[in-house]
Amino acid sequence: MSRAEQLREVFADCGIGAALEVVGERWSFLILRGAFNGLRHFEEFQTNLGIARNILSNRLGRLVEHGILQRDPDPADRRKVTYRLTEKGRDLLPVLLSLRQWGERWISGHPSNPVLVDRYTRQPIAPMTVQSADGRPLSLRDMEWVDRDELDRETRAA
Amino acid sequence: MSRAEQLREVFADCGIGAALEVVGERWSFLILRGAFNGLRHFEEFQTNLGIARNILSNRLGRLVEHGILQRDPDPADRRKVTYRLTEKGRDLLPVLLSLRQWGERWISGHPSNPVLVDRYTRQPIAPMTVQSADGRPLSLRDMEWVDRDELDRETRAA
DNA sequence: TCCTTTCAGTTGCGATATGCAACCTAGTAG
DNA sequence: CTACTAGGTTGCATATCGCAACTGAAAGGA
Repeated sequence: MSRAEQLREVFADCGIGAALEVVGERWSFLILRGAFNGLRHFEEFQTNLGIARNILSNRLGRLVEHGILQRDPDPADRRKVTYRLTEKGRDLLPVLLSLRQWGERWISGHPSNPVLVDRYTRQPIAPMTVQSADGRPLSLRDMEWVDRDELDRETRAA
Repeated sequence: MSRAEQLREVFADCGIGAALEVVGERWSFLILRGAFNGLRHFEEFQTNLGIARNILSNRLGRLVEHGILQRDPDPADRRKVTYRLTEKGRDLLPVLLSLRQWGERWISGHPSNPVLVDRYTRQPIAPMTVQSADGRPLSLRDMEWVDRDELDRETRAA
């Protein structure tokens, strides 16, 4: 197996690697953040993020290719194009929020604006945490990495 | 406030941008994944990830600079250097897991190996979800972005 | 002691990716 | 008909990346 093939294997077999192939480029997360916050048009992304136009064009194209955004021409004004999140894109919210909360806690040091709240109670959402199958919060001390086949064997043994 | 003004406000200050400055480069997440899985030494990272040595050197240095990894010479073998996660680094686990679960669901299509389990129940951890302050799972329909000052005003009014 | 191997990098160089400004085309507004 | 807008594309300079080769200090073995 060539080195390039090995490398591809690393990316392919790990969910993180697979995800990063699609959303791991420099501006992708910021574009997605924009989309979650209501940006829809090319010029909106460009002026709000300050990203170069060719890069923005490329990134939007990639995100559309990968089914994270969908691209629709505006029937009312045929110059305009609307980019909106698909379900696959919306499902990245936990990633964005985890990253945001970490940045708030460890880098910027204060909560960002705007705040994401429960629409009905008006309470800000909870911090993202790792939980057990039955919903208890877990810290790293409570967890362990186990080989999948090993775990299968344990399960069958029990 | 106009829509354009709202949007500008949205991006003035956000934890995601801050976080990406530190961990947004190409290999950073995969190096952290390795660290969470027990990789500790330069050669381990290099052979396991297939990353170029100069890039690895640069990324490790950056992560150490930002206090995400700590670098300790091994007293028993003075050639060796140990890299381990700090608390700041360990606190990135929700980000890594969200990303991994998304990649498993939408890209690779199957769970990655190894699996992170509750040490005592041997159950795999739950999917990362966005929850309300009192622990109910929330979907995007149940949430709303609110300006912080606006929310303060609401709260005082109530 | 001398020779070999290991570990953690660094260096040189070509290939990619990124950023900037200018330009382009279709469509809209007056 | 002219001006302007939305959404790009093109050319070119710079920055980052990936690979292979090299370095230097520290074991390990005969």
